[in-house]
Amino acid sequence: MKNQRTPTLFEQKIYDALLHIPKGRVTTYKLLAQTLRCRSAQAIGQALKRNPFAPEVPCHRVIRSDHHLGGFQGKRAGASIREKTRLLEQEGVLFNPEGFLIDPDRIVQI
DNA sequence: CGCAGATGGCTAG
DNA sequence: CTAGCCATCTGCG
Repeated sequence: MKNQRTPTLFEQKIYDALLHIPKGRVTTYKLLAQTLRCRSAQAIGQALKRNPFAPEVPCHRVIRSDHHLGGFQGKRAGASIREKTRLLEQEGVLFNPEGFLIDPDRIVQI
């Protein structure tokens, strides 16, 4: 593990935004992208997948704009997603058995 | 409802 | 410098 490279400006913004998310609140990739002044949510997901700051950065508070969970720990399905939902439930954000957000009001923009 | 294309930045060679 | 990648998004059939 010698990939301790220098975090890019975008990554720092992403992590900073996540830390700005209050407890019990979630954000979407696209929304986060707009906050970062970026038009690609893909870049956001990539940075989170790399997440050199995990688990210092609550990347589990980021979901898709379709109210879907999205992915976690580099996977779009599996036990990782279950854990992600579990963490959000503990914060007050409930999801459907299929992985869909029940309370869209929990989504806030940074 | 399902698929393909677009889109912007990151990593690796 | 070039090419491929991404936990996405949007549009079209």
